[in-house]
Parts: sequence; structure tokens; C-alpha cells
Amino acid sequence: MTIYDELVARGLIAQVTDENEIKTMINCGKATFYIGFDCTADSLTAGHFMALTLMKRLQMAGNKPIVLIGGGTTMIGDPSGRTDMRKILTIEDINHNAECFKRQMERFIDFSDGKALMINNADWLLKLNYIDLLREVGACFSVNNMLRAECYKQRMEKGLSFLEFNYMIMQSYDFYYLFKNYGCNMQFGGDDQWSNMLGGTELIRKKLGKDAHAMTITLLTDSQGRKMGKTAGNAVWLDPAKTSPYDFFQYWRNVDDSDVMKCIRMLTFLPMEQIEEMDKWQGSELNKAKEILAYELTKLVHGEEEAKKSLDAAKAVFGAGQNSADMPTTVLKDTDFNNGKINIVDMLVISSLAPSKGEARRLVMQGGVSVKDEKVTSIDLTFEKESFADGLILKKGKKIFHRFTL
RNA sequence: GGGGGAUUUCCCGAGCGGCCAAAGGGGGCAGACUGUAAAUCUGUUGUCACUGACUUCGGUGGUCCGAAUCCACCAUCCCCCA
Repeated sequence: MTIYDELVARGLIAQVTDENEIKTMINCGKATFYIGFDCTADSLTAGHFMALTLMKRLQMAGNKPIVLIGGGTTMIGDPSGRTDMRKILTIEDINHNAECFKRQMERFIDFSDGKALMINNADWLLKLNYIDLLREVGACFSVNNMLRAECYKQRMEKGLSFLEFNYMIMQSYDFYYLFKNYGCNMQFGGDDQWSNMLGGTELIRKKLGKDAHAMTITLLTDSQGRKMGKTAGNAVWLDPAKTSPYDFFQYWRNVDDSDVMKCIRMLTFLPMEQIEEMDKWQGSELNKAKEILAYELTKLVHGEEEAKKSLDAAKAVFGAGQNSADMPTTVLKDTDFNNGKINIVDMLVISSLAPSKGEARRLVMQGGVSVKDEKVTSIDLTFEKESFADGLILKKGKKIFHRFTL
């Protein structure tokens, strides 16, 4: 199976500029392609992860990836898919975020011997002269066309600042610049980037009379059409300090039945034959698929050891034993105790299992907390310090287990 | 440049002087049912020393016994005219 066919089979491709050309190019390893990453936070998210896997797939097929860190474009803020303006970040924040991105990507993409490049568009965008840019590039853009672009549509009602309106031009300029200086002939990106990417291919055609290509990746959405990789509006981070490997594992372990196979196909590197076999699984058999998904992704992001630990912890906790050293743990300090005792409500708050005492109390009163498999019935329940000698396991709700030790 | 409108708790959105910690929906959390799934039903959803007190309705001041609600100024956004 060629790489292009595999991408199609995995459901990764959303839109392409010229299918035949792109097919030949990437199948023969002739593509030098880039994906841009705006550094709006200090860690990559599960959303970026799919773009990274795509880079890796293409790299394995002999193509050359360019990771473009958006140090410059982040200064503007991409309005695509947004209903309100992004917070304007400071240069310090952007630089910090760019550093964090770099470290995480290096773990994933092979940059040795020039097999891949990492470039920051701040290097050229920040130096641009306004009038020069307008004359060189601005003349190539039709405002009428831009306003029709999908990425601005939503904002035509809510309001779009001139700053953000320029995002497309900057992204187009990036592609033009990379095409000229690095021989970059293709751009990949999320499907929401399509109009920005076309801006680039068009600019290249107008300025240089040459063809460049663009291809978008299907957005990973769940069965209800929501973007995946988010819990209650919070991103699932790749940084273990922001989302622990165990939580990362659990996120994928808990996806809906209807989404498992899609995730396996799009995100893992399991061979297609194996995936086709798994496609036949039904009902509770899918639990096995979820476990595989969670394990594979945790392995890719955090390494095999962490993946094993998370799997073991999950099995221990949800299976029988209920005893694992890898469970999230809170170490209680002397100051947490009052006369050698600690209250159940305080324990919940100290461990961040509940954000406030009120909520902790409510949890207990509604029967949402158990200790050592026994439902806690009173908010006045206290524990002696000695109870924690061997660690004490508390369960919140159905699937959150937490260990307390001294 | 001129005129009009908006800003409410995580989100949407009601409230227009006391009965407002603030309707309703969404989301979240928990309970029942399950497969660590979905759907459904139920409870809950500002903080704390929890039958009480405290802080909240863009910001700052003011009127009033009493303000999310009235007034003034500021900020941000939207719409119409130029």
C-alpha cells in the first residue's frame, strides 16, 4: 500500500489541491512539506498530535518535513474557527511557548542529519516592512475574495479586527517564503486552515508562476461533532506536567464506542491489516480496542514505560487488586492533620479531587466517595494518621482513584 | 465624525429598585442502569465556620433605608449613518 493510499484509508485526508500530483509527490518521497504550529500555549495538545503523526508518516515515506513554529503569526492570532478574538500574547510568552513546543517535537520527529527542519517564522515576519509588504504581497490579494473565505465568515457577524484579518496574508507569505528559500512545495494543516493555505498557493502562483500544493487533515471530531482532545473545555496536553500520562491514558480509554476505531485509524501506527481485523469488534469487545488505543497513544507520547505503568494502574484499579503505586497520589503533611486526625472533606480538597469544601461535602452527601471500597456516608468521617501507613485508596465517582500516603 | 444598542454566575440567556446567589437551557459533577461506552431517569452546580454569614451581575464613583436593576464618568464590543 502506498503512503497516499494509507492516508486515505486512515481517513486522514480532508481536502487536496491536486490529488494526482500530490499522490505522486509523496509516494515518491519528493515532497518537502510544512505544517505550522502557532504557540498559543506552553504545551502541544492532542490536537497537534495528529499533525505530528502525519509528519512522521510522511517522513517515514521519505518526504522532508518542516516544522514551522509560529513565533511571528502568533503575534497576530488566527481567527479561523473562532467566534471571538484571541488574547494578545506578549513576546516573552510566545518565545517561551515556542521553546516548549520545540522540546516536545524533538522527541517525536527525527531532526538528525537534516531529515527535518524546524524554523520559526518570527525570523522573517518580524522584519517585514509594512509598505514593502503591501506592495510586494498585498497587491496579490483580493479583499473581496478574502471576505468570502470560510475562516472569516463567522467573524463577519461578530466582528473581525484588522489585525486578525491579516493572518491569512502572513500565513500565505510563510508558504511563499518557504517555497523560495527552502524548496517547500507543500503545506499541510487542519481542515480549518484550508483558506489560509490556498492563500499561499495562490500567492506562489502569482509571484513565481509556479504550483505549490496544499492538503488538509480531517479534524478529529467525536460522534457528536465536537473536537476531540478536550475535556470540559480543557485541552489534553502532551506535557506530562500538565496532563499526567495516566490521565492521558484514561482520556483515550474513555472515548465513546463510536469513536474508538476512528481514533485508532487516525492516530496510531498500527498496521492497516490489524485495524481492519479490529473493525469487526462489537459491543463490549470494543473495550479491548479502547485499551489498545490508549496504550498505543500513551506509548507514542510518553514512552513505553509510562504506557505500561498507566495500563497496569488502570487494570489494577478497575480490575480486582486495587493497589497500584502508579495511581495518582497525594502525600499528606503533618500540617494537614489536626490532633492526629484528618477529615474526609479536607482530604478531597487537599488532593484537588474537589475544588472547594462545599463541593467536597456535596460529593460525600451524594454518595460519590468511597474509601477502601466502602461508601462514605458522613461528612464528619475522620481518619487517624496511622490509617495512612500503607496508603489509603479513595475513590471519587466511578473511575477516579486516588491514593493517600504519609 | 454622528446616532443607537450591548456587557449577568463555566457557556448561552432571563432579570429592569426589595420576594436575587439571581429563571431556563447547555455543559460539569454525583446517584441508578452498564462494558472505565452510549442513551435514559434523578439529584446537584458562588465561597465559608452551610437552617446563618460573606463575595458576585464590564470598571470606578454616586442616589437610596435598600441597586444586577436608577444616575455620572471610563473601558470594550456590536449595529446604523458619514
